[in-house]
Amino acid sequence: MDQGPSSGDELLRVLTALASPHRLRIIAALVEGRAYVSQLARRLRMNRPLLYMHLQRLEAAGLVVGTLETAQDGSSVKYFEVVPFALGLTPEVIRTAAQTLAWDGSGPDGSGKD
Amino acid sequence: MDQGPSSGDELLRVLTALASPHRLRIIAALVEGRAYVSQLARRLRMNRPLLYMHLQRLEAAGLVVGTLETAQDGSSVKYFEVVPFALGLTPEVIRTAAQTLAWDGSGPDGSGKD
DNA sequence: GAGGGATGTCAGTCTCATCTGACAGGGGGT
DNA sequence: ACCCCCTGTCAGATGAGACTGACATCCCTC
Repeated sequence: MDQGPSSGDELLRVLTALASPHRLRIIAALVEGRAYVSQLARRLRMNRPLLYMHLQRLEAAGLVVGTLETAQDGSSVKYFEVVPFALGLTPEVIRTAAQTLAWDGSGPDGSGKD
Repeated sequence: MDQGPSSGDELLRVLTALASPHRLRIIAALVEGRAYVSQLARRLRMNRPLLYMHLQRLEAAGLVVGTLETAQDGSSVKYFEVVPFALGLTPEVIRTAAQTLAWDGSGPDGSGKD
C-alpha cells in the first residue's frame, strides 16, 4: 500500500484509469469480493469483452490484479481483486508529479521572459 | 479544503478533470502562483483557446477558480489560481461514491442470481 | 459427440474529447 | 486612425477511447 505513484506518468495512468464510471463501478463491485470476468460481466450487466478491456486498464494502472486459477474441475477461471491503495491528491503532489511527465514539446526551452 | 467530493458524479468530474497531462501541467503551473490566461498560454506553450477550455474544465471540477479583474488601466484580465484540495482516494471511498453514480441502466433491476 | 461455460482476441463502428484557426468584441496607448 | 493586448466563442478537423458482435480455443458433463 504505497502512498502515491512515483512518476508523473504513473499518476496519469492511475487517474485515467479511474476517470470512468464503468471502472469506478467495477472497483466498487470488486471491493465486495473477488470475482471472475464472466461472473462480473453478468453482475454489472455489461458486455464481457468490454469489461475485459476495462479490467486490463485497471490492472495496467496497478489498481486490480487478476490471477488465472485452475479450479478443481480443471476449468480455467480468472479471478480479479482490488489492490489496496491510498492515493493522496493535493496540488503540491501534482506539482511534483508534473516534473516527471512525458512531454512532447519540440525544442529545448528555457528562454522567453513570460 | 474538503476531504472529498460528496456525490459519485462529482468525484468522477474531479477525476476526469485531472486525467489529462495538460491539465496536470496547468495545475502545477498555477501552484507556483496565479496567472491570467494569455500569460499562462505563453508560459506553457499552448494554444490559448485550448488552455481556456482546460481551465473551464478544471473550474467546473472546483480545482481552480478564475476571477475577472479590471486592472488599473481598465483592461480586463482573468486570473486563475488553484483551490487547495486534498483528495483521499481508496477502494472504500470509491465503493461509497459508486453508490451515488448516475446510471443509464435501462430497466429496474434486483433479480438475477449472478 | 453435443452442449455449456469460461478465456482471449479481433475488425469494425461510433461517440466524444481534444485541438486549431479565425472571428467578434473591449480597452489603452501613440 | 492604427496597433497591441486581453477575453470569449465558434465551426470544423482530428484522434483516441469505448463498444459490439463474432470467432477460436479449452475443459467438463451428459
